Amino acid sequence: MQAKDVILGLLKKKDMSGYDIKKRFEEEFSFFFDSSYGSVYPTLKKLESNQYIHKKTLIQEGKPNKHLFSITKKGEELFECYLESEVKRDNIRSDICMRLYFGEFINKKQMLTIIKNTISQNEKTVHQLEHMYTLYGGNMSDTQKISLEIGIEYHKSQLQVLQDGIQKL
Amino acid sequence: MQAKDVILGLLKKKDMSGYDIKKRFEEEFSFFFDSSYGSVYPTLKKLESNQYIHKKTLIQEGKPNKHLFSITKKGEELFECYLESEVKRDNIRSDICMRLYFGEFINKKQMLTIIKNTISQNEKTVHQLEHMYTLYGGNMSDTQKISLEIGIEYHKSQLQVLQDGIQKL
DNA sequence: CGCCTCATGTAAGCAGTTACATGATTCG
DNA sequence: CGAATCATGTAACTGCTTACATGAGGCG
Repeated sequence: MQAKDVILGLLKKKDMSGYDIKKRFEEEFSFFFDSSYGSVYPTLKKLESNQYIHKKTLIQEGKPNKHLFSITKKGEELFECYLESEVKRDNIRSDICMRLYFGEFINKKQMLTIIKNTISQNEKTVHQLEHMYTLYGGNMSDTQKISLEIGIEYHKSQLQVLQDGIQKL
Repeated sequence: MQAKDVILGLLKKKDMSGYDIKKRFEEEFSFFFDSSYGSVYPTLKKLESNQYIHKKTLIQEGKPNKHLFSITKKGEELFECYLESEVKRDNIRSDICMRLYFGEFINKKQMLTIIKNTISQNEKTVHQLEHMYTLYGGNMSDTQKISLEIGIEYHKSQLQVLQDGIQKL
């Protein structure tokens, strides 16, 4: 699962620009995927030069022009390959867990600050994701809802553990 | 937070070999970090050539020799820099969420198989982590326990969402 | 007047993966 | 007798990040 797979999937649903795609990553995908512009645009370029996607320019008034990409038959086949590949297990890199693991090397006051910051960050994220659920939940498929719920419950569970944990320190 | 930070932290606690470190990644760190041999050994080499760590060879009988690494003063300073850096938010790449998000492109039977496999994988992981908790919990610091709990609760929450979700499909 | 949003991209660099290569010992 | 564990490493590649570069329009 890498940028090209996600991009192909998105383009299979709807024509999009690089900017649109990146925005999508920050919203619905924020929990399970992220990528920078420096990844999105070169990936699009590469996919286009191999005829997996097709570019057309949309002239807009009052706004800069947009490069709208659409998936080709060849691109759909490539996406199909991804879908048939084995499901990889979640890949997580958690800096907060790292700080907790090496907690003995940080003084208690700093540790409390770190945890409290993480708690409030988590609260924000939970609210954001729940907001998305109420806004778009109606238009989402059952499985899409499940993926969003996984994100919500992940942050909620981390929040809970941190709140309980801070009491015992 | 990258391989070199984790390795320095581990060596600050105890002298270790590349093999030991990789094993540790597969156990206690499995939830929040992973890295292959192809990353561990080159990282050690680089750290050593810059005098952040020091190598000594341990001759073993019946087993291959070991390269035991210990952290230097310079290395401790570098680790200190990491500890003073701002805490980055969790970075997650979840292939299962991706499959769920693009569920409309997979047939229902396949989707059920994918979910069921993920459920049993999650169950295994939860058992493993809980086993670790009972085994090593006594020797772990409060914050180390919290990091392990975050891992356990993450997998438990994902398990729960998938089990609930599968009923509704 | 300055910041935010919209919009597209490049260049340099690096961190990390995959695959390969080797070899002794122990256990079932 | 084969598989697993212990143990170390390299080479080629690649995906991604960071930082840079540009510029128009809207909003307060």
